[in-house]
Amino acid sequence: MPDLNRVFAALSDETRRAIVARLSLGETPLSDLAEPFDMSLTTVSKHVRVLSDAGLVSVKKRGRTRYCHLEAAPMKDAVDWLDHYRAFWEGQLDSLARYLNEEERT
Amino acid sequence: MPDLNRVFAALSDETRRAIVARLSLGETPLSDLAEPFDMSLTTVSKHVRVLSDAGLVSVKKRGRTRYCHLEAAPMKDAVDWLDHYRAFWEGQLDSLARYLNEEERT
DNA sequence: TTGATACTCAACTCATTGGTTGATTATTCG
DNA sequence: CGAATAATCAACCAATGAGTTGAGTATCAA
Repeated sequence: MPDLNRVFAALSDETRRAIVARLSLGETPLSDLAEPFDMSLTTVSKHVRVLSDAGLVSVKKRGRTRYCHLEAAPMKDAVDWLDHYRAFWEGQLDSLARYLNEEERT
Repeated sequence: MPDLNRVFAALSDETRRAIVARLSLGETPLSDLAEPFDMSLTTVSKHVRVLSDAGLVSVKKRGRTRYCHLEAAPMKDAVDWLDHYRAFWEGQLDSLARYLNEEERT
């Protein structure tokens, strides 16, 4: 249950979403990941830890380098949750509900 | 600033996801929303504000009652973002990428 | 008008988050 | 060996988040 919390929280930061996007291009050393950002390696390392705590990233050490991998599976859980409301944002159910509510009120 | 940050952050809390679920059943007064939770009305009101700042909930006052509505549209943006990684969690691309990376290394 | 209901606002905790720096540990390279 | 590279750890800071209480406002109902 708090898994979803961590996944959504992990994705609620621009930097972390950029990291995910970058990792979708393939395995990346932490230092390469950090390079485009205007922040310290330590900070990027913390962001990666947040992602890895959420299960979105895995890290393997080879030599002195930590290689980061995207593990997108937990995103499926997020989409599964969101999909319950798909009908609402697609515009049918909410207008129906509103119609019913209006009727009820009059 | 970016809406996605607020949407993901809003959904990263169990209480707020429960509020969204409840609102999918229809318009609900704030006090009814608060009732099932073991927390003060003020706190629930704050959660609703977080949701409404993210565009996920709208509130209309009629008399002394605030009626809350689900506005799921912003969830579409979240799903659209997540969908970029669908291929990864569906298991094709990541294994391909791993294979290519392994090849490259040898 | 008086009192209950449905809230909001302000002020305050306490924990977490995003960021820093400085020191330390591994590892590779010359 | 010694120096550079990759990364972590520890300590700290400022801002935010989730929660509280107490007081105030608006509305309805008797």
